Amino acid sequence: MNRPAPSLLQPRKMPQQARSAATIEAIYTATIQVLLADGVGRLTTTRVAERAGVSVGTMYQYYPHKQALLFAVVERQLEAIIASMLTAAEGLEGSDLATLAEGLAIAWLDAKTADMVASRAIYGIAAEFDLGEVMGNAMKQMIEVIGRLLAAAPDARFTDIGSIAFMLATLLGGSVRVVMELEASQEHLSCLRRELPRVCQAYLAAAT
Amino acid sequence: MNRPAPSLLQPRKMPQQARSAATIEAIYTATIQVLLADGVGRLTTTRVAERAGVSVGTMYQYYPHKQALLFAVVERQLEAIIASMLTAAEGLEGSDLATLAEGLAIAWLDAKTADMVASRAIYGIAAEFDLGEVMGNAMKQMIEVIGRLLAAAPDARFTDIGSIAFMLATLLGGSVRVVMELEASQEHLSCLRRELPRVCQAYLAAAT
DNA sequence: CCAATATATGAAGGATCATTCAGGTTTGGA
DNA sequence: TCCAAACCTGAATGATCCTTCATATATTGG
Repeated sequence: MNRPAPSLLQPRKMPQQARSAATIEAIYTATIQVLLADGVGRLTTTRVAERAGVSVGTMYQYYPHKQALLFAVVERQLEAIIASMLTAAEGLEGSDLATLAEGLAIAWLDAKTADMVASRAIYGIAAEFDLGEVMGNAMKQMIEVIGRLLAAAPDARFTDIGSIAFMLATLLGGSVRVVMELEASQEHLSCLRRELPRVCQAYLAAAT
Repeated sequence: MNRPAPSLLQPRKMPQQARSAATIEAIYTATIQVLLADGVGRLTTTRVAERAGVSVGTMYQYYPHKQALLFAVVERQLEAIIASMLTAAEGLEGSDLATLAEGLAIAWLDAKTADMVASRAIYGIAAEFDLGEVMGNAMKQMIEVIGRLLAAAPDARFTDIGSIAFMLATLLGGSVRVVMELEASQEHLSCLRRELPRVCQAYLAAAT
């Protein structure tokens, strides 16, 4: 990671033929596989290329440097998660607090576990390189969505919606992260799935 | 990080004179500083040594390799946190659920923010190298402590104490982590400090 | 079928780093 | 005072790794 000039995190060129699209896809998959098998610290451009079945040079045709590759992977995953949360939010608009709490928790768990492999991989990248901003953005979007839902709930009478939305987002994000990172055992996950909605419900019900 | 033979994570030799103790301390401090300033990815043995005001060779007198250094830092921090949680638990033994919930949340926040600098640094290490086990252990201890407290609460009537203790530990660990990692703004921290106890109280009150 | 364009290759360059070791300096006790 | 043990130094070593580029192959429109 020879400290390249910053920025320029976008793919270097857009694929125009079918095979290059396939190559990009292969690189994406390989990146995640390597990430999970070896961790960020041992993710090398060569290893990814090898696993993807292409040469290193090919990778550099699409990504100006390693960071860009990792960044792209993260971005793609975050977008997927946010998108699915937005759809879930649509279906929850106007629901009462209890429904909202459960709906949000379940939607979040579903979104995260849908591609748990990628999600776990991303947690690894976040530390390694400056993802604070990207993750912070995602968080901010989440808070906004939750805030809107809360405001639209018929039985809501909060003095400080912002704090509550922030707290909900934090709870969701944090708990899932801890469980997925430590040991994504089926047992723990199902416990989360059972208890997390109750936590949210209890919190919303108790919050003035 | 040339993949050294595993294990041997303990300091290579014990200090016998005063100056070596000072050296070790300097190395510890320097490690955390570098961790925060540059991130795990850019933490090099030379950089740490330089910042500590010693030579690289000196570092290797006490730690067989870089991993050992990082491991020691993590271990020290985790021990401090667990210790302060144990003391807090002593004072909470036999309390009712509401007191328990608040006490645990506050104790956790205090322990984490007491040396926030180190805590944040450690989150960075965790991903980079195989800390799943160490962190998992700490988590297990937390769950046990919480479980004991819950069992001793006079107004507790839970069917599954294990799940609830697990959930509480997850909530505490996750939420603090998210806030500290994303942006440890004073505003967010004080929001956490205000809301996290309420979350725990509400959850415990609602759980059967 | 033939350019022109897109895509792929992988050896080599150049940097960075973890780790060692041969030889210094300091300390504490006899 | 003197020496053995403790402690420190930092250039050198050997790996690893990111990135480039000259060259080769594939695709497509004309």
